[in-house]
Amino acid sequence: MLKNKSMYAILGILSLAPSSGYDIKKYSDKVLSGFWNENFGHIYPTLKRMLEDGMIEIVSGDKNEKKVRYGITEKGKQEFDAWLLEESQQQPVRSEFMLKLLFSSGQPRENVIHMLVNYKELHIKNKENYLGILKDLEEGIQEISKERVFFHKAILRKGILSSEAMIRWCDETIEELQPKQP
Amino acid sequence: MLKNKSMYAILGILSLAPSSGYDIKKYSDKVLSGFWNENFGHIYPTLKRMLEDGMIEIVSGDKNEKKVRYGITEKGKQEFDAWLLEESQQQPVRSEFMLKLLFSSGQPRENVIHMLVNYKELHIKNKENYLGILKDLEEGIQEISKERVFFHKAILRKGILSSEAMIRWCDETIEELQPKQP
DNA sequence: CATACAATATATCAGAGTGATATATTTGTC
DNA sequence: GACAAATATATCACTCTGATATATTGTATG
Repeated sequence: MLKNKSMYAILGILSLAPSSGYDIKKYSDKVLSGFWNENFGHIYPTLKRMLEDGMIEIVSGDKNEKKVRYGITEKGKQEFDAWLLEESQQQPVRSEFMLKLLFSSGQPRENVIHMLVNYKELHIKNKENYLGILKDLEEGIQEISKERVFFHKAILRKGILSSEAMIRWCDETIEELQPKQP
Repeated sequence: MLKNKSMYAILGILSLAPSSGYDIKKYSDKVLSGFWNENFGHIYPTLKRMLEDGMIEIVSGDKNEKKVRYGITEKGKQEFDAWLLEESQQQPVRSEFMLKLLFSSGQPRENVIHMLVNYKELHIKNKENYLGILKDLEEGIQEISKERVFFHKAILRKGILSSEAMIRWCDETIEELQPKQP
């Protein structure tokens, strides 16, 4: 059996509500973004294979509904639950920014500072984004079950703490690079 | 031109010292680990292509040296420096742990707590690892130029701050999940 | 009402990256 | 001298990414 991680993301999303490939992409961009990403080039072939394997089935809500929506099957639910209990594997990391920084000892200081300022701004935006979603969650704008709100909030809190750590690190590092004003 | 990021990592490593494919892997596991990863399945084909493109050349330190070592060429240096000035692209993220957590609302609490305890331990180990390398750097055990030490330390500091944030988040989240003792 | 533009929806492909595996040599060490 | 561990190179199936093509539906604006 192939260990296609996209399959589990898709099963998770379909366990909430039957969706089209496009819906899956939207959910992944909106809710999972920050710790997971999916793209069409992977979603559609995976859906096709999952259908063949009996993990999902085509459901039609309305009679005259045209778009294809997929729902999770009993087999799919079992597969998903088994995965939830597995030990998570560490995903490989690749930060182009960090790689550049390590090899920047020959660069002019202002270039390096510029890099760090950009990076800081990125994390400020990320943090604001997380705070916005958190606010929506707390005001109950999203239609989401109460049990799930706790986990949503936990994930957002992780993003916020992480962004704050990065902003602090940027400040520290920029400070050290700045020529001292006497 | 293909945008193979491994090429830049390899160029960076070769700009420090001529190395074999195996040396590149070792350096990447030891120094870059935490923000970058390389594997043989990518290193060897990339080296082959870089040789064809004139980015690197075969150098022989000793006369009777058997293993093939590659050095960076002038063209390779130019390519590398141009890359350093480019805006860094964001790499896609995939955290299986976070994905599981989001969909864990139906799981028993103790399972979720167990997941978080494991995750916390992972980050404690990461932090200790970074602190160890930092100590070595400060004691000057590593043979590394003074200009480069600053960047090495900055990267380690980032890892440490990041780990600390994750440890704090695990503690917070476990605390909230723990049944209150009156 | 037309027309233009954005959002919805599905699909494919080249190429980047991963992880596992095979294999052979050299170097230490008991 | 035997055996294990480290060094070294290579290949392959599979996963994942990013770009692109294409057609339809919804909606806003003159």
